[in-house]
Amino acid sequence: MSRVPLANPGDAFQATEDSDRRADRRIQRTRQQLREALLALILERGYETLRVEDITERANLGRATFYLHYRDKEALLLDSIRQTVDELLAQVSAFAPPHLEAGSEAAARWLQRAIALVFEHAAASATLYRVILRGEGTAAISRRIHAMICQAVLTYLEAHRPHQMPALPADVLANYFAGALLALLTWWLESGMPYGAEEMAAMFYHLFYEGIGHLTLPPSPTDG
Amino acid sequence: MSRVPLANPGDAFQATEDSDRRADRRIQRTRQQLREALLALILERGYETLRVEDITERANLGRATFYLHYRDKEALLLDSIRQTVDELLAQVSAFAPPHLEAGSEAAARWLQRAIALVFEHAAASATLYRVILRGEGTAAISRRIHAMICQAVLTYLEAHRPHQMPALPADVLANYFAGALLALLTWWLESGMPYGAEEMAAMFYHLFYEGIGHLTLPPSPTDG
DNA sequence: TATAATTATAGACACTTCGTCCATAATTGG
DNA sequence: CCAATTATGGACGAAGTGTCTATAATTATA
Repeated sequence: MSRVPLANPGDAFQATEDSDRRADRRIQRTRQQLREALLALILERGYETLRVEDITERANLGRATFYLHYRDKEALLLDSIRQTVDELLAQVSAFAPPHLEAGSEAAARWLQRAIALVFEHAAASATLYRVILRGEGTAAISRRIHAMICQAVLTYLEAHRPHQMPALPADVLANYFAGALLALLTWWLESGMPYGAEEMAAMFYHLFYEGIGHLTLPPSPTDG
Repeated sequence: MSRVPLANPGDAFQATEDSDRRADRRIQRTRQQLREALLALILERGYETLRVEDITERANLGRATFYLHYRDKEALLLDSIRQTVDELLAQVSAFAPPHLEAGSEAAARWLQRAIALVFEHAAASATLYRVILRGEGTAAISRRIHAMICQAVLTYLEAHRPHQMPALPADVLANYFAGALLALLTWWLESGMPYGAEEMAAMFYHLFYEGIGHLTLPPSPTDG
């Protein structure tokens, strides 16, 4: 009996240290085939009714092989997600500015660019994003993504706006932001990305910063 | 063999015509016990790992009895949801104004009141709302709720703003609105409703109409 | 290339949950 | 009180899960 370490022993979204040290090509091939099969099947038939055998069949693998790598299909899904999320986090946090004046033009431009990064990354990994945002798999997954965005907003607020928030709790703002962003992202992917990532970021940014008040008031010719 | 009609034969959220004709008290008692048991257990242990026997056990019923009323636990959940959703829809649509001037003050006040209604209704059925908004059960459920809100927004827009929307597709606006609203609703319920329903509606309405631009720009003393 | 180690595989296994069926008991509306 | 309906516990096969074993195939490396 050889010992193949399971991919997700503990919690989700934990970086696995041995992910680079896996020398054997069979392992990498097998796991990637499983991941691809899972994502494809989820988009085709949904997550819930998928059997382990469906996945291994699509991946051209024996069913027993599955359990050499993952405890169950949820572990496989979490592994797939972790990969992509780690990627995005690295990309965005590498984009963090050393110091920006609170509420400055530069900060605003940076924020809009950061949002565009999210849309761009989603486009690049559209399949996985659709799976996540559809809420397939454990309900906890999309909740965790939402929480991550909230946390990012709260951190941003603390860094860029130290003091009073007039009659608007930070939690409310963070959840509003995260909910709206994820909803736009979801719609965008599900409807075939009919606009560019930059466009989407601009629309979201505009809605978030300006609202729609001046759009609905009829005697307001100040907007194009 | 007696024939007890299943509660959700077809799609979800369909009004069951026989719901009033059910004379037998045993049926009403049984179904309500099942619904209550399900919701309580979901909040305690989550939906996915729940067995039918767990539900009937909590409801003090035999397992076979369950299948006299519902096909599976999803049908039971959908039935619970349908009840509450029907209630809300009736409440909100009864609140629809016969005619309002587009972009008028009256229309704005009506909209804010309609949003408050949603928060109030969520508070009254907090348990069920938490279950729905957590995304427990089929992923399709929360997606459908989101879609319902989007549709309502689109209908509202069509009625109240017939022509051009400058550089902002209606779909984008509707999804932004629905996502943000559901996120706020979720946070509000999960954190123990720390503000009043009217307050929440006001905050949401303000964010949606005014955005936060004037909150973050430092040299802007025009807001309190 | 040869070899030892590792991984993939098929099949069998016990186990759990599901949904159905039956005979019988209990409750209901009339 | 009675006929009709519903609830119950038990048994059943079907389906899926996760584990295990013996064997085959592949890999890394000497």
